[in-house]
Amino acid sequence: MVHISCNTCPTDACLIKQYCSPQWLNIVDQKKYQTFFSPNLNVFTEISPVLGIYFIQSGIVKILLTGINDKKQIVRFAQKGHFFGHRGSKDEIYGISAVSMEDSLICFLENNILRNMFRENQDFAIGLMMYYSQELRKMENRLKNISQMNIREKIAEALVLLWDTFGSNSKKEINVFHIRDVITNIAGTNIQQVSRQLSDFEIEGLISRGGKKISILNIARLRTIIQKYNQLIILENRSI
Amino acid sequence: MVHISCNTCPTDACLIKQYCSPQWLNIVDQKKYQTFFSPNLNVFTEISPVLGIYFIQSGIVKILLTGINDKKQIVRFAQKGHFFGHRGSKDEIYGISAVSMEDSLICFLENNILRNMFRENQDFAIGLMMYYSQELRKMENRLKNISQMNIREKIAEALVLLWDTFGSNSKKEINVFHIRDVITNIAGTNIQQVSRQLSDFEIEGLISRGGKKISILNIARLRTIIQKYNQLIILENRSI
DNA sequence: CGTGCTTTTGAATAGTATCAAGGCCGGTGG
DNA sequence: CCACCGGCCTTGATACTATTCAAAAGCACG
Repeated sequence: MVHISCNTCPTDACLIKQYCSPQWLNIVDQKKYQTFFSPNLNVFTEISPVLGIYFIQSGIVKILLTGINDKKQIVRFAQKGHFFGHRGSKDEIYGISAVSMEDSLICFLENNILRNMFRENQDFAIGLMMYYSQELRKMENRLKNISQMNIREKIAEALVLLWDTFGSNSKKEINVFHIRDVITNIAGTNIQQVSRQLSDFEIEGLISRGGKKISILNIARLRTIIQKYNQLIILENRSI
Repeated sequence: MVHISCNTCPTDACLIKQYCSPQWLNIVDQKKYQTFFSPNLNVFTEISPVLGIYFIQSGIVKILLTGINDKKQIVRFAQKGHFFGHRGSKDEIYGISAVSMEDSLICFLENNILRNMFRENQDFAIGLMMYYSQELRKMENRLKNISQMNIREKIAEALVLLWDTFGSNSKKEINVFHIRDVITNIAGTNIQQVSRQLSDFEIEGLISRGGKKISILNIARLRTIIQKYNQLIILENRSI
């Protein structure tokens, strides 16, 4: 059984580490379930207790919803320090699931412990609130994008998202299993369109395809394709 | 200048009323900005302080993002007791705006007051966290729907959403200004398609069109059109 | 009863999905 | 070592769906 203690855990982005008292870190250590997932395992059906929150020590997890005819929609990737799976006080969810994309160490806490944590570590509750509020904002923007982009742009956005999630400085190749299916489920289209569009992007010199792998050659130009959809409005900082 | 005190405010759904101490209700009363909006006014550019949170005493507000060529995407409606406009600690937003749909009384609180409220009213922070987490879940589902539904289904969903937001028991007519544009911006299509689809729905006896107004004749059958996209999975309530 | 705006409808066009065939690649076993 | 097999990938042809353009009809207001 794996167990990385919160005290020695190197995942500084974790809100629990950031905002909870040392005593509470110890409590979390005792109460959390920590499970290792090799790639392509369903997180939600793997850890037994279901009423609580999941957070990631290391690795990457895709959060997806299943629609008609088993068609998947990937809504986001969660990684180091991110939270997912919290479903409020009700026992209901919309067919959501979480699947590991690489070797991942996932922590889980039950709701009743979480509730006490909130009370005694207010900054943690605030931090988590901010986290959800920011995720909500991102999701709203993504809703707009999925609704307004054409296929070319949706696939460009999928590639950028994959690059930002799985890319590394050292190599251009994106190391994701069945990457065309993943792109399909991010962009909300079918695999043939993905294939066609990748072909176009290769001709344009933005990517290259070696066997089943995809390498990003020009991330900057991919970003410009979708730039106009993601322009931030920077507000002046006025007080009162 | 309108001012409804939190103590006498009848909006019980408001998390502030629900979870904050009597002392804090008084502080909020003094510090909140409360503004009346007649229909079709932009809330975000009307209240002067911009770093904080908005919540609704009465009325309905549409939350929308503006895309290319000024194309709008309505992401949700906020009403009595709902929160919106919170943008975390950064001064950045993605072109989001809020527009009143009917006579609305909107309250606003600055971030620094909010922060202190969180610390001294933990249940409020927790409640707001739950609120955002649930909104996030809804938005993820809507992302899937927008991505996978065809036009007919998207427009049915828009009608159901409008009915649930603006409908009343007493009359079948949905009283929304420029309702075809609103449907267009919810469903993410164009007004001609909306017109065609409304025409079909009228032939099928689901709605009727009197002048520019739309009445819902058979909300149940409209719901069945989109039912398969919104099926809840009810989980067994297991402990540990 | 115009005038200007919104709505509806038709027709043409563009965009996307589906179907089907062939190609490529890695693995396996003769 | 090579032939074959199965799974994935690519591409073309076709069907379908959605968007755009344009014109006519309807409605509200003076």
